[in-house]
Amino acid sequence: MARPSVEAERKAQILGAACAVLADVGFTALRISDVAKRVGTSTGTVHYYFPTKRDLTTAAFEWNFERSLERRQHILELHDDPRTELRAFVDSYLPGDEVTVQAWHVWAELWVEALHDDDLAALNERVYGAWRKIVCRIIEEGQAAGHFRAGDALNLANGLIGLIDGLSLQVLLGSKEMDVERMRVVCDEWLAALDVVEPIRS
Amino acid sequence: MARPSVEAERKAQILGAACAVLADVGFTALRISDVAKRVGTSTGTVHYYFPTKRDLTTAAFEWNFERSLERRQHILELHDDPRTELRAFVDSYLPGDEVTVQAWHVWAELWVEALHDDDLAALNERVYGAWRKIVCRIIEEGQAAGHFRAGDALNLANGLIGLIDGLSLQVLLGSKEMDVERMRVVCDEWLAALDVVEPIRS
DNA sequence: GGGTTGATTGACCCATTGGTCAACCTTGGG
DNA sequence: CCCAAGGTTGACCAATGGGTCAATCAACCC
Repeated sequence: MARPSVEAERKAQILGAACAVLADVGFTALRISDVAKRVGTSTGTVHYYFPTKRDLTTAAFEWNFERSLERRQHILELHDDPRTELRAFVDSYLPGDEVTVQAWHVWAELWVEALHDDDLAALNERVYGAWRKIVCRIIEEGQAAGHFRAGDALNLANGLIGLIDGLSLQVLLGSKEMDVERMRVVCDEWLAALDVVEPIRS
Repeated sequence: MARPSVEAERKAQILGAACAVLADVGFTALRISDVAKRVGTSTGTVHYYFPTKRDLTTAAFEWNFERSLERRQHILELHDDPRTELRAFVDSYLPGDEVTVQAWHVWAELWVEALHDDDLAALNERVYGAWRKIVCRIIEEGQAAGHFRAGDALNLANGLIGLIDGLSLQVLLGSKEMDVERMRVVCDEWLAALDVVEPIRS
């Protein structure tokens, strides 16, 4: 080892740039040279760490997921009561601030690419499964504590996640009839319907 | 006029082929030559009717919408009671048969392209608005008839549509945890929750 | 300070593909 | 039967952009 490796750091820079470009112009229009320019390096360097465009984008999709989960870790570590936890978790996914919007754009690109690529579909299944599992766990805890009404927790989780995905898409598309505030209301109504009609105690 | 125009017919053939290719390989990988080959003609002919690739894909997205609505016209013309009508309408959107799956694929491509193209975003707003309006109208009729519980009909419609979109995506992606049958169950639960708790009469 | 190796560069190659175009075909009218 | 005009063809052009590579640099060790 001649010097300390800069590999991890450089890779992170490149992946961050790749996500930004993906969100800006989409998978179709992503150019290796754009990513390089954004990092302030050359296309050669990008290819040095990610031999092909597919290697780069696949790694970027994975990186987007890891960062996305990382940003929400603090919510999960609070160990609030399930109602608060679920609400905070859902809230963190509303495409309001720029970071969240960018992450959503990258997710959308992943979905559509995954429709025609088995490897990406497998990646989606894995990372989407993680998100589904977290929501499912919170719902189960809420049911056990008597806060949430009964029902198949997996179905409930899938419903909530589906709702969020679908609404986010329209928000991202700039629909006049579906903006972040409307989305918040619809999600809140869904969450309210999850609460037991009669609180069990006090 | 030397002969009767074949324009409408040929355009429809080309647009049908374009939708098939879009669904098969996606917007990114759509080639004019693939569309031409599927129709059994030359790239020159495709360009004769649709000067640029963008003209072709935009028209294909619109065509997909029109066909999609057309296929459901019979449901709307039955004038069933709102509960039955809404259920039939939702059911017709489950990505089960091949035709519906292809249409969903094209929708997904539209969404992601529209994220980076204002014209396509406007197209989406228009056609998505039509779909939203239909669902909203059915819900309002159901509320007026006392079948559905009270609540902002537009929000309810947006919630249902968002749910369907989000779930469909995961079904299309071949998720093991979300197939058509599970999707049907989740949608049915949503619809059941829309019914009034105590039927108003008999 | 020389050697080793990781890291970087950007010019270049070449496959791909959207779009053009001039020639040609086909149908129907006069 | 010939002409006009819509319709069709596919070779070709030009641009684009992924990936290669030989040269170079920079950090660290001996």
